[in-house]
This record gives sequence, structure tokens and C-alpha cells, in this order.
Amino acid sequence: MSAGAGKQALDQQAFINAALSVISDVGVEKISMRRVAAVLSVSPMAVYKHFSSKEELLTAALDEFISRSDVFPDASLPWEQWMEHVVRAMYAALASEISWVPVLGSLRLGENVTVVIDAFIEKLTGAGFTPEQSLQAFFSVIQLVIGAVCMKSSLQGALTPEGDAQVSPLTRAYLENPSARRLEIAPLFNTVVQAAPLDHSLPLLIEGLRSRLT
Amino acid sequence: MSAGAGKQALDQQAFINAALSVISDVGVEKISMRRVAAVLSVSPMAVYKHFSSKEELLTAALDEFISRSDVFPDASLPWEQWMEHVVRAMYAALASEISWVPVLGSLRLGENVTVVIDAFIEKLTGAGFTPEQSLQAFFSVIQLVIGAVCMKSSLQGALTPEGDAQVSPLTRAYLENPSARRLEIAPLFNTVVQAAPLDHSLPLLIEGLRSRLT
DNA sequence: ACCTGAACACCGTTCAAGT
DNA sequence: ACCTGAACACCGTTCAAGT
Repeated sequence: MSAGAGKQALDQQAFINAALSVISDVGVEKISMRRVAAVLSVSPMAVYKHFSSKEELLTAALDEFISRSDVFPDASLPWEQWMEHVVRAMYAALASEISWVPVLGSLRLGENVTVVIDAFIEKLTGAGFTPEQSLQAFFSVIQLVIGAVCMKSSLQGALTPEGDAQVSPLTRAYLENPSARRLEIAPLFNTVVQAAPLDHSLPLLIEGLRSRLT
Repeated sequence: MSAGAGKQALDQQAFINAALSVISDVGVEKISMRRVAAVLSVSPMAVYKHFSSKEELLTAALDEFISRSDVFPDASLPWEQWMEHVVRAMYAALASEISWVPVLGSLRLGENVTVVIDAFIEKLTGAGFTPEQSLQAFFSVIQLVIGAVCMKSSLQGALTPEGDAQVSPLTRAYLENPSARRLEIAPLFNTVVQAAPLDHSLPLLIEGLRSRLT
């Protein structure tokens, strides 16, 4: 917009993009105002012209991340399949940028979440649920996604290196004080822990919802 | 143990207790090695004789927190009620020390979680579920608790001051771009958001489980 | 308006040293 | 063995100043 001075003023979006690129490089836990500024070759203090704190920048970055995740399937699917797709897409998005997980509980949810809510209510009311049931279903489902992704990140020990016997830390803790019962359970334990967390909880929830409908 | 030199050597437990007291004073997000050391009137570096990093100290502190939470009700309750009690007790414990929530996804689960698992499997297999179903039910339930407590902490804007109209930040975001649909939903919105998150999701899950049993 | 530089009050962690 | 002191390489944020 300005004259050809080479460097036009940066806007909020530029800092949000920079923040997301830092996050995908080093993770949310290592992002810093200095790093974000460095991506834009700008002084660390420039960020404060656009966001009043690190938390505000992260809140905006999370909202942008959500809007880029694009979770909606074909609208013509029956509600059970539509919901399963949306939930799995949310889970996949968060699992692909797992470092968001620890801060999910401390950041405000923003504008783009409301778009997802609208779609959810539209679909479920169309299927015969009341608006209230639909809204409650949405929050139940979000709970499951967040919980699942927390489980995933806390059950597998942060970085599982390549080879290794692939025994999760919790499985190891479980077998440190063995008992008759534990030895009986142990074979199940590792497979259940390693399974995709949504595979059991999501069908349970959908079944619960279906039983409300009829 | 040593002579009456006034100050016997500190053990791991002393540092864990100090960490928990710092957490209950200032929250997990503000704990630091220096603060923990200060509680014990000791050099910050003393902590490293017992824990090799801050993360290890936090992992031990979380495990201790879990063991103190004491979630088990009367064993004679039918499984649905037993489970509802355990889940609500877990939720209440985490809600009372809400600052744990953000780190739940990044800390390893420790020994004391395995005790809870054992009790869960015992109860559910006694009610007719297979060991595998019981274990999966446990993880589904943990997902719900973690998700619910994340929702709670991220839906209410960190600190809701006393009076105020009590409109959650998400509700406000929802009404910033109103539409016919949104105005219709709005009255529900705030009440659903403010409700205890488990009140809807937990019955759904239990209903789903019950339908598996028969 | 937007950005910079220096400074303040903190961090986690290492290392050599004390008793 | 257990703890200390000083130091290193970082943080978020404030403030006065530059253009």
C-alpha cells in the first residue's frame, strides 16, 4: 500500500502466519515472541503493536488453525456418518499438530468454532434432534476429541523412537507391580493403549445419541 | 536420620509436597524450580539431586495429586452408579486444581493411574463386561473427564470476576455475527455452555455401554 | 502509525566447588 | 551424599525513543 520503500507495514495476519509456521517447526511449547518476530525479520517488540500479549497471539493462531482444518464432509451423508467424519477430521487435525494439545485447556475458543457449531446444529436438527440436544451433542463430541487427543499425547511417551519394543510408559508402569489380575490383563493392555482412542468411545457416544432419538 | 545438625537431608517426597503447595498457591503455569526450592529454603539446584528435570518433578507431582484424589465410592453400588461416582470425583478433583489441565496432555501418566485401572476392571468385569470392554470403557471415560475439564477451563474465560452478566466468551463470539439461526439458538447457548460438561456426555456414554452389555 | 533498543525481572539447566 | 554460587542462554513485557 505504501510507496515502494520495499517493506510495507505488517498486519495481524502476517504475525498469525508467522506464529503458525513457528509452531509447525518447533511446537507450541517453544514458540516465543522473539522467534515469531525473527521469522518476519522484525524486532520482537513489533508483535506488541498487533497483539497485546503472547496469549492473544496464540488464541488468534489457534482460531486460524481451526479454520484451516476444514472438517466438513459431504452434507448428504446420514447424521451418524457425517458426525463420525467431522469428529475424526478434528482428531486428525489436532493429532497432526499435537503440540496444540497442552494449551487447548487454557486458550479461549474463537470465532471459527462458532462456524462448526452452526453446521453441527443444522445437521442434527435436520435429523430430528431438538436444537438443545444438538448443541449438547456438539459439546459432548468436542469433549471426546480433546480427551482423545490428550490421551494420545500422554500415553505414548512424547517421542517414541523408531525400533523399540513399542511398550507404552503406562503399560510399563502397569507391569512394574504385577499381580495375577494384571498378568491376565497385560496382553490386552498394550493393544488397547495403542489403538486409536476414538475407535471405542465415538461409537459408544453415537449409540447413546441414537437411543435418545427414537 | 543424621545427627542433630538441625537439617536432615530432604527426600523426593519433600520436593513433591513443595511442588504441590506451589501449584495450589500459584498454579502449574507459574511453578518454577526456584519457587519450589524457596518453599524448602534451599538452593534451586538442590532439586536436581532428586529430579533430573522440571518435567520429571511435575510428573511425580501429578501422580501424587491423583493418589490423593481418592475417587472410589462404596464398592456395593451397581456399576452405573459406581462409574458415575468415580467419573464425577475425577472431574471434581481436576476442577479444583484447574491449572493441571493444560499440562495433562504432555505429562506421562504414572503408577497411581494403574491402581484406578485395576479397580475399574474389577468392577466392570464383575458386572458382566469382558476385560477388554472394561479397559476400553476406562479409557473412554478418562477421555470424557479430560475433555470435560478442558472445556470447562477454556469456555469460561480463565477468571470470571464476581458480578458481571456471566456471558461466556464463546457465547459472545457466537453473537458477534448474528443470523436468524443464531438468534434462535442463543438462549440455549449460554445455558448449555455454563452447564456442568459431564451432565450430558456421561449419561450418553453409560447408555452406550449398557447397550453393549445386553 | 509502526517499529527499535535497552532494560527489568524472570526462566531451566550446567558446571565446578564446597561440606 | 547432598547442597551452593555463579554463569549461560534464554524468556515476556515495559518504556522511551526513533522514523
